[in-house]
Amino acid sequence: MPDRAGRRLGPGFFDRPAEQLAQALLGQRLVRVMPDGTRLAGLVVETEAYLGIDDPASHSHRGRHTPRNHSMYARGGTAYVYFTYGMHFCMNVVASTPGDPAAVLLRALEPTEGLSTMHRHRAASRARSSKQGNLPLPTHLLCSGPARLCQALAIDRDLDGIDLTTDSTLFLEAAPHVPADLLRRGPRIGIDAAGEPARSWPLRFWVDQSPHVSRPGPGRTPASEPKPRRNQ
DNA sequence: ATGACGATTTACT
DNA sequence: GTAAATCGTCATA
Repeated sequence: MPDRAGRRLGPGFFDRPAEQLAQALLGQRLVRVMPDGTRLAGLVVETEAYLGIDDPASHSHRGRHTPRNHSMYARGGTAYVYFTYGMHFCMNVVASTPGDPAAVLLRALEPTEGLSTMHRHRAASRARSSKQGNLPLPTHLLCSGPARLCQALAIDRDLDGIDLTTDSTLFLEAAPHVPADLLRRGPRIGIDAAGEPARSWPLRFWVDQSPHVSRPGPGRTPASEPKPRRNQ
């Protein structure tokens, strides 16, 4: 048995509609290799599909094509990293074929490798905008959000447009499938301004009961703290 | 040149 | 639950 390095996901994996890719990415391993060789990795536990031209919530709605979202138009397997709220980065995996600006937002990871470095990265980021940046952070808050995981893995705009199928610093590896009965889907987060019906499209996907998702599933009670019930 | 706005996170009431 | 932080980007002029 060789080592921990898994099989890299190739171009064929990404060449499909964003809605399918978002589900297929659950359970796969995102790997970040730092300049000093440190390997950071986590399993994808939450994604969102952005459908492109016909999706009011997408940066490429109605064919919008600007310097910022240029990489959405590249081929499947390209990274689309953008800057928002004056302080955060978010990472997408481009789906489909060249010219079709569909993408999948990575919303949360279960960290598996390089946790101490991730803690350092998160603490450094928090220290800038918060006075409590040096307080210890529970593991389930390391990568449980699109901007948090970018902080933890040191993903910024320098990585925008890279080819995840060939790059040596940021890529995806195949990992064991998530059991089908743990797959969940529901409306996307933070896109209310897109209005109906897009606001309600069930294009968010996550692994049920994972403590690393950015938010618990709608209408579902977290296993860690069941709601009090009479007669039980 | 200007103004409005975030695919968020964090702290606080 | 609400609100602040913080600035690149884009549409408008």
